[in-house]
Amino acid sequence: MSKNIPEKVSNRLTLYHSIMVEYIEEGIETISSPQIAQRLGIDDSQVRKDFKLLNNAGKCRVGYMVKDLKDSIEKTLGFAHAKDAFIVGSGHLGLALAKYDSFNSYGLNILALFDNDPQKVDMLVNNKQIFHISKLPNLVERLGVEIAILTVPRKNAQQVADFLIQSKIKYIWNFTPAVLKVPPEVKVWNENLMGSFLQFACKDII
Amino acid sequence: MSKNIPEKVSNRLTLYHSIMVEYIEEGIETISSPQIAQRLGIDDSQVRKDFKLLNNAGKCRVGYMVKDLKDSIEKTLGFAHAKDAFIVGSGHLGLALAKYDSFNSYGLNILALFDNDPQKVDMLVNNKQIFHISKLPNLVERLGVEIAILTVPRKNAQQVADFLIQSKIKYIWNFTPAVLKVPPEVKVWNENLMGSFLQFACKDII
DNA sequence: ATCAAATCGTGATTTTTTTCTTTATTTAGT
DNA sequence: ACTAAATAAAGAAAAAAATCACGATTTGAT
Repeated sequence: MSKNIPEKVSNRLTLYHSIMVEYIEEGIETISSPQIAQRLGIDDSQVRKDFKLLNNAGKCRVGYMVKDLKDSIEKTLGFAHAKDAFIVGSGHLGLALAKYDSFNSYGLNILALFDNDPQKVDMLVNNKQIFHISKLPNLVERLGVEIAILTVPRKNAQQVADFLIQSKIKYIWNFTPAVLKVPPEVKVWNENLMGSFLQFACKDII
Repeated sequence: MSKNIPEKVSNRLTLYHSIMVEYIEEGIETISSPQIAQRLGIDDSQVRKDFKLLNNAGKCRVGYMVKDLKDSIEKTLGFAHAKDAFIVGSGHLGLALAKYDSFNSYGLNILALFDNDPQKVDMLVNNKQIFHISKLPNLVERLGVEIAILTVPRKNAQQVADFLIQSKIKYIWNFTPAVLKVPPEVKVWNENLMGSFLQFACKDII
């Protein structure tokens, strides 16, 4: 599977998926590319090109089967093989992500949270326990977790990242504004909130 | 200003900016394109191309002045003209964003939060007050706010968005997984967490 | 049965983005 | 001074992404 879907495409696929979920809730069975395109403000041939990647044929004058599209998107994006992850940093952002149930349906399984604040330790968030950060290396090993979602304050980001790397974490989804220094075998994904906002802001708001 | 910086570029510019902030904290005055490129795992000529957009000349064998780069990035991305915004939805994500001080230094000024839970109303978060959602139309008008950051639960997203649009909000930064239906004059920016994660996940984790 | 409109599918074109290559410049070492 | 290495600058080439354009098909209306 996962034959190198470009970033932009997988981004759009999740948006399409959201629309499919909504159509299913409303009991609508078919959807056309212009409908989707208009909703997202993109070109309709773009939508059809994306759908071709899914091997999902549409029908002229009718459109695509909503249910089939939803299934193909899930299959293509690998929602099936769930990946386990830890949230590191149990501030508001960490808690928000722990409660974000969409993760689960998109194949990301949050097993636990971590923090260095003794007051937070042992709390339950959305049925997930908060552990003291010192327990992390052991749990990484026992549970075979490779992904950490980093939501600590900026000033602790590098230090905590170093600790994660020592603990054999292989993928860091970085929600902090720090640009982490990591060895080449560790992959970082910067969730760059301001970058995407600024694009939005610069384009229209002068 | 803001002569149509492409999304990818403004994304990279904020990452560069983060690195500049770090270098300044460490008292380092110059930085070279290969240094930055290695840190971000991209091509060094890419970095130079981006810097050319900033009209910021480097010096061979030395690199660029960190301070100058930081200033040009801020100027180009318009950190100077701060934009006011409301956070709509005071759950964990809303609170996390309200506490995210980086917004301020990036030119986004959160004026207040809103919620429909009477228990939350009048609380202060990072010196910003939480108002009942019913107060929003009036405050939009009085303060001339055009941007709303939407952090309500998915099932309320469209309904709240409709209310925002009625209230003359012009830009919605959508953190919910719903794909909003809006009239053409209202701009939506979907902060699609799963889309970016899946890209990260699909690429390397099989 | 015929026609018009909607829609898919797809190849061509254009635009955008990234990478490659070469040349010129600067610094440090000999 | 000369040489070597690092680096910027800039143009060329390649790759990727988006848009356009048009033929084919299906449906519903007349």
